[in-house]
Amino acid sequence: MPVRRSLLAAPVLEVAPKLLGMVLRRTTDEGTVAVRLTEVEAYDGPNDPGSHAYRGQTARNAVMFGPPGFLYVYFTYGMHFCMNVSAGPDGQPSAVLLRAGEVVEGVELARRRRGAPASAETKFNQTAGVRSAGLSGAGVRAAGSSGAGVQPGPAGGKAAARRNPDWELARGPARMCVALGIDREANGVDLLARDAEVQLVPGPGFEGEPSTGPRVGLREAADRPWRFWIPGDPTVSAYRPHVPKKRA
DNA sequence: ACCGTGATGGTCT
DNA sequence: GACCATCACGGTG
Repeated sequence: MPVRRSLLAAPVLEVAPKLLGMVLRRTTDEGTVAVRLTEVEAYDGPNDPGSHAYRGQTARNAVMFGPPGFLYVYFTYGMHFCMNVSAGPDGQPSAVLLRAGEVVEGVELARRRRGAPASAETKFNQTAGVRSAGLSGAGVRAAGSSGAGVQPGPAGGKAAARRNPDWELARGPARMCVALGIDREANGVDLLARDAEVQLVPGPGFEGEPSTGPRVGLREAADRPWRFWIPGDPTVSAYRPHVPKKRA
């Protein structure tokens, strides 16, 4: 059962901490992966220079301007996706960035999707001059699923698993998207629909009070403590201030 | 463990 | 043409 929409219609600073301990679940023909949310950030539209919606509605950020409970997925740094849950009443463009979580279902599928990033296999193929036609992602997937189900974890075995432990599968917004298989196609999905491919469900919650602090990597409004996380949870990502890029 | 940096393309000015 | 709600790697300690 998805959560009630009225729960997400509140002001985003109230909604964000309530998402901690809830579960985001995605089911496809590949299987199901579910993540218990451990770290989120609030983005408050017109009141928030750090929000994509601060300067008004565009094609990209349109989902934030709609009703609560929909998925806003955006593409950034030329290679990563991040996802938000729209919050607040219809017409108020606020959203909660989902920054990290603990994989609580479908760990094997999540491992396969996350693969073994640029480890021995990739390097070998590059140095050997093997033309890869999409081997970077698909090849890893195939390698993981081709066996008789005996081989666990990312391609590369124990060494790769050590560098890529399960608690890092969804530690960080782009990693969590990979673990769940979220990309631009999921933009605009209703997370509260009964038959939705991606669903937000209540989950186990957590004990105690959320920690708060400044949001990660923002240039604008870098001081607002609108990041919320479950204290002590190893899946919470590291804080990182904004770094200006070198100029040519 | 921590820090610096390259990769890579969509979006907005 | 600048900026990016990031990640993984390699170098250093």
